[in-house]
Amino acid sequence: MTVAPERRPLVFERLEHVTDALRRAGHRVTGPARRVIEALFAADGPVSAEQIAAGLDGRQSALELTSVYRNLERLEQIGAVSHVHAGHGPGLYALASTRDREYLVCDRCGRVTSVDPEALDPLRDSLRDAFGHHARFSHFPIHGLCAGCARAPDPASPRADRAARPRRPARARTGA
Amino acid sequence: MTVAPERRPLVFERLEHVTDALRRAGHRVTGPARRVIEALFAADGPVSAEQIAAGLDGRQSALELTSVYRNLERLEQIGAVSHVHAGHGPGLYALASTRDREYLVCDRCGRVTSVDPEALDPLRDSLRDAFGHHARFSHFPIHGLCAGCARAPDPASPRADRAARPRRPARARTGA
DNA sequence: CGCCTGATGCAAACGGCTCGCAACAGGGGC
DNA sequence: GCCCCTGTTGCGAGCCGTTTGCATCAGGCG
Repeated sequence: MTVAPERRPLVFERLEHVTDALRRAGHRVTGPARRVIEALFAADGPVSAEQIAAGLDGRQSALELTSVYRNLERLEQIGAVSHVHAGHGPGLYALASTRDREYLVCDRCGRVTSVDPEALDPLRDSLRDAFGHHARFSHFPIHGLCAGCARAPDPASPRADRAARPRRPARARTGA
Repeated sequence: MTVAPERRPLVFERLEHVTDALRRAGHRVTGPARRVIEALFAADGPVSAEQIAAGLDGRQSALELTSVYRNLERLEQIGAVSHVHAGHGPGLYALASTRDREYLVCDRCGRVTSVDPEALDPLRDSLRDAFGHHARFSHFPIHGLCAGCARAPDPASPRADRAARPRRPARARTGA
């Protein structure tokens, strides 16, 4: 199941744009900071802090987990990064795009489908009209069952919880 | 801000129905098990395992937290209980109703609004049509901003994360 | 009413994340 | 180009919510 790499208009298209923004915000561009940014550019979808710290499975050099979190937080503050909580697992981080993708998570198989936020606007509008609630599915996604799992009969364990907590966090798949 | 107690048609309307179901499923009805069930009947909304273990702020006798979790899991297995993850805090447990309430969470002020699942059916339908995804907002709610917070200007810290992690978990408020 | 087996209590571990603190190193100022 | 100030790092410890291991205890069937 290969997945088309998801390339949306990013807030910062190149590494130097991010480092410039960091400096403009009064931050320093250190080795670890740069490596976190590199990892995010190298990743083919949202990744966990641990994956970044581990150097994306050896593709990059390893870093301190603490430092990764601190850098991700800084990058998030300047709007270069955003993260999503896909179920119980760790938060997944990605370079921020001009309008962040939103996500559908299958509680059975753990699949994460990324969708164009515009596609959810009608839905958002009706929620706002009905409840005054301004919904955002980029940080906490929409859970439920994907088409395949909804079709399948009940599995042995109906506890969706477990399935949604894969050992290695699921990589987001580009969707509709 | 007092809240109308939320009483929906429960899967098991009385304590004995739950204990019967437990026995039918081959479980024993022990002291702690009974006290967890009592606490759920006594609670006026979804509560955390810790609140149950603490005896609902003294209204009940205290229990081992581990035991509370184990009982909640069993009760969930037999369909007597369900839980919701309202943001980063602990899971909140309640007696299962014939059709579980669904939730809207404000990422700024932490407010949890419970809504009638039927009110979200149109939304669910359009999601199913567009993505084949069968959405469920009873376990992982809809996040975003409540009417009040959406109206208010950006606060000092735009990090919604923090606000949504109140020290004491927010009690669900009965909504629309 | 006794025995078997499932439930409990307690302690320890776990995953995800945060914090404290001394040592280190960007990069503005000279 | 160098120095010093201050933000950042590395490492350890800690936190919160939850799970697990294990010896002991007690429901409830026979």
